[in-house]
Amino acid sequence: MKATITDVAKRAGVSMKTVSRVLNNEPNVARSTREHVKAIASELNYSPNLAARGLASSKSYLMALIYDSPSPNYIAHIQRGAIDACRETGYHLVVEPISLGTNKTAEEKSNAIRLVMNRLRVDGVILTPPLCDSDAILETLAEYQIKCVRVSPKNSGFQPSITMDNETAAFEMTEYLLETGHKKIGFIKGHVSHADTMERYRGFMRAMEKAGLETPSCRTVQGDFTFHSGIEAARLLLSLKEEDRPTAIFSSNDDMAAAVYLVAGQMGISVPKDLSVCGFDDTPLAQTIYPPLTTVRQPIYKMGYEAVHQLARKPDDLKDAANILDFEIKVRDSVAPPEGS
Amino acid sequence: MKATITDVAKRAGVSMKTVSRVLNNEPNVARSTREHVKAIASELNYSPNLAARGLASSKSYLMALIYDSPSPNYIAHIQRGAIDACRETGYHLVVEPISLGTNKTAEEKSNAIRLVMNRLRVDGVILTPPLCDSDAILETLAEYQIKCVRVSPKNSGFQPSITMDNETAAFEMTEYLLETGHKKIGFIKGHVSHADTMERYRGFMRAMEKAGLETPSCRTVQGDFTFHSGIEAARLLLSLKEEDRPTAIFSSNDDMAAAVYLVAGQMGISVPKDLSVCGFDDTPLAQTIYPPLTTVRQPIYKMGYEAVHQLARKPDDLKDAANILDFEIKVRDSVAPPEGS
DNA sequence: TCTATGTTTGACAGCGCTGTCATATATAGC
DNA sequence: GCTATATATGACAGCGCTGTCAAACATAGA
Repeated sequence: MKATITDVAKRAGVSMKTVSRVLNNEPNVARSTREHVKAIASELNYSPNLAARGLASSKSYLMALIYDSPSPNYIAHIQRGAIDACRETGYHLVVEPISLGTNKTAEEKSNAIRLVMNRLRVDGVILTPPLCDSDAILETLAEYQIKCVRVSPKNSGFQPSITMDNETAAFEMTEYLLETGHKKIGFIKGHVSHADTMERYRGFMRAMEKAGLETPSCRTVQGDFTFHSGIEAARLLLSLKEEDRPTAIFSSNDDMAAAVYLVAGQMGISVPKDLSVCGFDDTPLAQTIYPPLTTVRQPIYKMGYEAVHQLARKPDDLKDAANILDFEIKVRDSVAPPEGS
Repeated sequence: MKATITDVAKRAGVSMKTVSRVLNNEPNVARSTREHVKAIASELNYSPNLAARGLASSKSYLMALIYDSPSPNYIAHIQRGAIDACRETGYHLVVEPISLGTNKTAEEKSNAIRLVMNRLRVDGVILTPPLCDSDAILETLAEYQIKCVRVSPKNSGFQPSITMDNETAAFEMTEYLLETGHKKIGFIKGHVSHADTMERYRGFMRAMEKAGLETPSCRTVQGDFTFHSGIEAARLLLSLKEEDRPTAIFSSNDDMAAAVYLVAGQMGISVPKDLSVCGFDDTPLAQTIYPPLTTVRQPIYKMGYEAVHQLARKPDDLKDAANILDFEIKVRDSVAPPEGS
C-alpha cells in the first residue's frame, strides 16, 4: 500500500535501481536477484507509484481513447477491449470524448486535441471514426509525438490502424443469402461519412453481380446506422410493389436490422418466414431480439484490444501496416428460404 | 507544449512558487501578479505536467469510474457526465470495469479493488450499482482513504451518494396512466438485485392502491432490465386471458419497453391504439423506436456529473447526505386512452 | 596470466511540481 | 511613529522513481 521502492530495496538488500530493473523487466539482473526482489515486492504488496514513474521516465502509463460520440455501443466495446489490453500491459485508460459538430475547421479540431494532450501526456491514443480520418487531428498528435492507432479508418496508410475486411464480410453474407435461395435482396446502407459503409455496400454488390442478379436502385436505401433510419429504410423497402419487394434485407448494422423487425411486425410480416433479415456487427442486440439475428460478427472488442497492444509495443516493433482482423458470419434464425422455394 | 513552470516563472519575473499559486488559485497573490502570470502562461501555452504535480502533491488528478458491466448504455451516460465534470474541475477520468461474477466473496471483491488502487492512486471513485452496495468494496476504498460517491445505492447512509426518487417517479407515471383512463396496468419489474427495482415497483403499487384498483399478481411480472427478459415478460402479459390482459404496460426500463413493442407487433397489437406502453430511463432508444416512448427521464448523465463534482469538492464540503436529483416524465406518443373510453 | 568483453550492481542526479517555512512588504491600531 | 497583523513572495527540499554512468565482478580467449 504505502511501500516505496526504497522499502523493497532495503528489505531485499539491494539498490533501488536493481529493484527498478526487476520491476521493469530489464535485462542484466541475476536470476536469483530477480526472484528474490520479486518475492520481497509481493510480500510488501508493493506497486509502483505511477506519477513518480511517469515523472522520471516521461511516460504516463496512460492510453487515451478519443472519440466523437458515435454509437455508444460501439465505443463501449472498443473501450472494453482497450481496458483489458491495458490491464495486460500495465497501462490505464483515460477516456476523452471530443465533441466536434459535423463541420469544424481543422484548427478547431486540432485545438480540441491540444486541450486534452496539453494536460495529460498519454503514451498512446486510440482514434475511432470519424476522428481517425481527420488530418488535422493526426497532424496535431504527430506534433506532440504521440503514437496513435486508428480504428477502421478510411484510408489505411501512413499510420498504424486496425480494421476488418468489411467488403469480404458483406460479400460472404450476401452469398449466404443467395445460397439460401434469395434473389431479391434489399440493402440498407450505413452512414455516408463512415468508411465501412461503402465497403459493405461494395461487398454486397459484388456478390450480386457475381450471381448475375440485378439490383434495382429502389432496393438499396440509405440509412445512417441509427435505429430510426432503419425504420424509414424498412418502410421504404417493404412497401415496394410486389415484384420489387425484397424477400431478404441485408442491413449494414444490427440496429437498423432491429428496426426492420419492428416495421415487419407492424406490417404483419413474419421474420424469417416472410422476410429474411441479416445485420452487421453482432452487438448484444442481435441475440436479444427475436428471432436471433444472423449477422456478421465484427471484432469490435478485439479492435480496442489490439489497438492498445500495438501502442504498448516498442516503437521499433510498431508497424505502420494495417492490421486486419477476422470476422465471422454468425448464422442464427433470421434467415430462411424465401416462400415457394 | 514543452513549457515548464520554470519557463513561465522566468518570463514573468516571479518565482516558481508564485506561478504555482496562480495556477492553483491559491489566495495571497496580488491581483496584478496573478493576471500577469496568467497572461504569460497562456502566451507560452503552458499547462502543468500532471505527473509532476501529482508526485509533489500526492494527488493524481484522476477520478475512477468503477463498474461491473451492467447495461453499457447506463454506464455510457454516467461516464459522459463524469467526463464533462472532470473537464470542468481539471480532473481526468479513468475507467475501470471490474468483473465480479454474481457471488464473489468479500475478499475477492476487495482484491479486485486493491488491484486497481494499488497502481493508480486516484483522488476519487464513482461506484455504480451493484458495486456501490458491496460493503467489502466500500471498506477497501476507505482503507485506502479514497473518497467515493455512490450512484443509486440501496442504502443511502454513511457515504455520499447520488440518487433519484424512483418511487415518486413511478408513482407519477402510474398516475398519468390512470388519468389517461387505464385501469388494467401491467408492470414489468427490473433486476432483483438492483435497488431501483423495488422502489419503482412500490411507486407503481402506491398509485394503484391510491386509485383503489386491484392488481392481480399475474399482471406484475419479473424482468431483469434486459431486452430479452422484456420479451418473455411481454409474452406473458399479452397472452393473459381477456379480463386480465392489461391495456397498458409500465416497464421498469426502456429496453424492456422496446421488447414490449416487438412482441405487440408480432401479435398484431398496435401501440398505442390497442396497448399503451411506458418505460423508465429515457435512453436514446426511447426516441428511436416507434412510436416514441413515454418514459421517465432519469438524470443518468447528471448523476455522473454530480458525482465528480462532489468528489472534486474540498473534503470539508463533502456532505454525506444523499443527493437527490430531479426526474421528469417525458410524455411522448406511446400512451393513449384504452379502447372504448 | 593478462587483457578483452560481457554481466551485474549501485551512486547519484534530477524529472516538474508543491509544501513548508522564512522573509519582505503593506495595512491597521494605538 | 511603532508594534501587531495580514498580505505577498521566494528559497529550498523532496515527492518516488528512472536514466546515466561508473564500478565491480565473471568469463573467455590469447
